[in-house]
Amino acid sequence: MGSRTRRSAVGVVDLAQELGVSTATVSRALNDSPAVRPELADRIRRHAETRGYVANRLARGLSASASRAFVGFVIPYVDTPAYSAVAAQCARLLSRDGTQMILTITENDPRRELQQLRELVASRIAGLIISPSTGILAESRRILGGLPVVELHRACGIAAPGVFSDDEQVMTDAVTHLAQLGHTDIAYLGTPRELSNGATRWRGIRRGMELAGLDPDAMAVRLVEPTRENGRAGAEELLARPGRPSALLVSGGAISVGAAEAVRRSGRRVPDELSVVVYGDPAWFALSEPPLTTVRVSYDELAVQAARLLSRALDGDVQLGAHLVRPELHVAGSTGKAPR
Amino acid sequence: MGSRTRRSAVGVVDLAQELGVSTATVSRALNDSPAVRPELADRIRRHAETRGYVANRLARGLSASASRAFVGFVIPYVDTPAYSAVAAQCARLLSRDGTQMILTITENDPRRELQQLRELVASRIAGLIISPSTGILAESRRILGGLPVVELHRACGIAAPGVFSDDEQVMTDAVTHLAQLGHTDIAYLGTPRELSNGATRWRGIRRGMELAGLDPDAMAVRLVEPTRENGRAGAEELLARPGRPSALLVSGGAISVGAAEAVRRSGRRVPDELSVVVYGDPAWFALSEPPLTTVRVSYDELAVQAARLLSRALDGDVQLGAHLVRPELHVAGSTGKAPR
DNA sequence: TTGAAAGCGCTAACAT
DNA sequence: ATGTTAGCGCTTTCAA
Repeated sequence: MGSRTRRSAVGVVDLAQELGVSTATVSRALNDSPAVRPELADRIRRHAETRGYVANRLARGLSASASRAFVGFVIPYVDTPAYSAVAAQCARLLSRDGTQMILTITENDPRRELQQLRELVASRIAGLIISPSTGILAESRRILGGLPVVELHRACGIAAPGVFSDDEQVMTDAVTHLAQLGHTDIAYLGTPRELSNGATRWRGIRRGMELAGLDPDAMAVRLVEPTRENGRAGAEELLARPGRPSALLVSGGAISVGAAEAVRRSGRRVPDELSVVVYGDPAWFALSEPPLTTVRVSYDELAVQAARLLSRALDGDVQLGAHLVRPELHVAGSTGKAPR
Repeated sequence: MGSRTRRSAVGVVDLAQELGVSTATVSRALNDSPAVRPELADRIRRHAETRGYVANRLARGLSASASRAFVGFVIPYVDTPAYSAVAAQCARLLSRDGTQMILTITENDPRRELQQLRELVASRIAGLIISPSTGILAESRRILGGLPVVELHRACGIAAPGVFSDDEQVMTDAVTHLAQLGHTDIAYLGTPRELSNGATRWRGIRRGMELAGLDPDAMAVRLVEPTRENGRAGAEELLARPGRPSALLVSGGAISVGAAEAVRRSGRRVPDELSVVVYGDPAWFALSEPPLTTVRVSYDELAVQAARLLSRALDGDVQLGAHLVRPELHVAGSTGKAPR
């Protein structure tokens, strides 16, 4: 038999009775309403503290016109720190405002995503942070239009603030770096252009190629949904191409892990036979030998900014734009002179 | 650009009116109560579907004696997949039952943990999955005693089911492996014995040493809170010891990443000068060279079992014990013959 | 400045 | 089998 009796919890009624005031006054005091005499308010708050009072969030959320009890965090994948670690970090940050974070996973499935969004609305979330699925539905967009939203990593064309990695410039830098080492056959493995970040990265790549006097349209390119398995398969295919690229440039965290595995399996010597640039979480690549040339982005910073933007959006601030977190090209031993 | 009014959401009252039945009947039909004529129930459910009805979870939770609307997930750290990836995976699994997961981070701080637990109770969670903080407070234990709980990774002595990595045997295996390679000066870097997993691992290590005819008490040992930074510092210290151990055995995911970094910095050649066994997520170590001998545990499996146990605990099943997920010693190139 | 009372949307007794 | 109604614990008019 399950344990019952959550009845022991003290509520506003108890506090009101014990202090000989009304529940309304208690509620006001607890919510820092200026309408209550400071001295009284203090006494109420102290008493609440003593009795270990914690407001029932459901009741509060149900009753209040606007409650900050819950926010949602909607991400496509579970196995990528770019999502899960940022989510956890946001949960930590948001809890400081007494806000609880509901985490949901779409598996990048638009229908599941819609379902999750509906259920989040049903939980009266104050707002949410989302990495939209690749083929987000119109109805989902409509729902997102109705509440404070912050986009993360991916944009889906709604008028909402967002936090993104500023990948265009760094991708250009990466190509430039490779070109300066004499590489002309550069292969690119990245995310689809339908994803906003895929489009951004691709722009950066193209510009880099053009700046280096290389033809972007002649590149060996493979764009895949960002999973480790796709990274592995994609890299294998690129490396097996007739042209035998001398450099492999990868964008996307999970993709990079898969790609690095494929590179190792291929037996190509890095950087003598193949130069490699990966993307993502430094922790993943901390142990590789040679150390990998990496596009690094701070997940911490992404989380901090996402939490901050959401917080401001909840405050009703509608003047918020996109916040770009600047990634950095960390040059290490996996990129070297092009073999001749 | 729909500026949505939250008011427009359809509720049981609307449905009831539209169908000319009472709200009670609607509620019953929607909750699959057998007390409603099947034909009517069907009609109600179809109509609800048509109108895009989604029950307000707050109202439901507030009203119902027991609601499965929310569960909690309480973890100490954000930057360890052993926690954050498992959390995300659980969110995915639990959503199949229509349960939303509230994620909270304790930072391994017992007071914060208590605060989070209180707030989760205030959200009327149906139950929770927790990795208890190192010095969990008595009051927290009391709260945990009052609802369905599943422990993850760490146990804190409450009568609750749990999901753990079965580390004792695999640690013994790891020591045996090293001993067979001729290592006698084995250093161990792991989690504190106050943590249940720290104690388990340490038992495995000792047994391994004894089986190999080595003195466990003579080992160089360093036990630290599981963070990457601690892993780095701990490994540095162990490697600098007078004895100059010929093998380093590490337990704990984040610790292992730090330790591997320290090993590289130390310049010791692996495995010629130093054999290394790390612990954790294969993805982290996928890129290291030489490939690392690793104790691997499946986070997916941990998540699946945790979700399953919680689900059964919510069903009132109290006969649940601990579920052990078997890690596996994956021998690779970072362990070799002891230098003489 | 405080109190009384009306909900928030739903479920669960209690009636019928 | 269905309807009526009383809450769940809080916030928030509306009065005083």
